Amino acid sequence: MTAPRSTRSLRSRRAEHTADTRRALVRAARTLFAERGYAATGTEDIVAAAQVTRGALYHHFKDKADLFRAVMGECAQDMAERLVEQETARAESETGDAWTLLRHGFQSFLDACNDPDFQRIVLVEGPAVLGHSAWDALVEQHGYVLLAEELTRAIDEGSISPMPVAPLTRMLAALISEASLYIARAEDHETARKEAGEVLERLLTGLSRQDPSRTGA
Amino acid sequence: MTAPRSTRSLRSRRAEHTADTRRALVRAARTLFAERGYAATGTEDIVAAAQVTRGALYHHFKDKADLFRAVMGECAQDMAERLVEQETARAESETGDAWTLLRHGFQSFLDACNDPDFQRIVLVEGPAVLGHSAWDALVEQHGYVLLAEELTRAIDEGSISPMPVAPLTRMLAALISEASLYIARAEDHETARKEAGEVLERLLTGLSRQDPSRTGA
DNA sequence: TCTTCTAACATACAGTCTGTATGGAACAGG
DNA sequence: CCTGTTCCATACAGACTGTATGTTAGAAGA
Repeated sequence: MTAPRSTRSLRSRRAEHTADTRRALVRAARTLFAERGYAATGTEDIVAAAQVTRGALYHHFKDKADLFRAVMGECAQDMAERLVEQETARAESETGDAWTLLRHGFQSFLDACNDPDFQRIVLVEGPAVLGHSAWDALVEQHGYVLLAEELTRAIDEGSISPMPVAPLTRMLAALISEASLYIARAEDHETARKEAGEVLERLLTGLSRQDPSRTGA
Repeated sequence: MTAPRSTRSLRSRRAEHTADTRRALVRAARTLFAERGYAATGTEDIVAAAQVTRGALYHHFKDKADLFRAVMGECAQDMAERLVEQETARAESETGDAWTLLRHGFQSFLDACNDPDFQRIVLVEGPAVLGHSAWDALVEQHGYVLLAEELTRAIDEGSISPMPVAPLTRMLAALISEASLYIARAEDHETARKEAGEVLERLLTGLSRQDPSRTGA
């Protein structure tokens, strides 16, 4: 993996170049997959955008689906980093009980999902292209772990009632994903965001242990 | 549409035959799409299973995606009919307050979604193959209307708190869809069903107006 | 430095698939 | 009986994917 031992700079030059072409392929594919979809994007389009030839593509990736897997992994990674970043920022700045923090966390999770690349590649094309097992493995790795441990902690802290974390994780992720798609596809994003947030808020109160009834407007 | 006017029986014979081939195509495509997926199913495979040639396929359908649309429409139709059937049966047999009926309705909705054809074709492949606008149109037509009016009625009756029905419909549908996928993909379907049902139950209590706290176990 | 070997591509090719165009057969209508 | 249309089969053209082959540049050893 990180095994370049001898002739540091020279090898680095070469390795850097190959890494560049690989990145160029992933970047080009990501753009095209996001705007045209997987099936409608030819490998020729991708390599043209990356300014290489198809030979480079099939040297770095097993096949087209393998390239897609790399692209989706990158999208999921970006999303995960964004979420972690948001969460740490919120944990520092905001004050309040655990339950409120959790609710706010879900709301900003919803905002983070409002990303065209993520929606199209991860949520829409991903399951169909990779199949559920490969898709689930990727999402498990990048996204579910964060959400799952967050939920486990919330249960341990008593913010939400004890319940099976595995289905809860999937179902909440699906809930927020669908909400983000609803917002993105709506004509009026503003009101759609507000309405979806309201529904999300209501549904989340069902998880609450102490059931804080109506908290705010 | 229903315009056969003259020479009833003869025309009927011919029309019946053409309708047969069309049905054969849809049935074959449905089976193959469900088990292999859209991209992995060639038109040759479909017409072979239907015992016709590709000419018949492209006579009845504009292209492969058009055939898929018909298949998905049939799946959605079946699901809708099953739901209506279940609901009427439940409305007659079961007794209880509106809130309990609604909750039981969602649970049997969850069971109804446990169908391989429906899951693969409508939930997984549909969005990627048809695109969100065409997919949404189909689901709107067959499924959302039922759920939406059910929810509207529940709000009017006071079973659940007032909230925007459009996002609520989508989000609940996504919730239950994901739950059904989770159950289907689990090794132990029994416990997965129980756990998902429990989580669903909890989330739904957030919608309740009078907030019946802990109702059951 | 010279040789050699291999990674990193480019190019050419074969197979497959989709959609269309053409042809024909059966049936309805005048 | 004749004509037109529906319904479908066959043949063909284009596109696309994956692979096999060729080529070059850099790394490694002597």
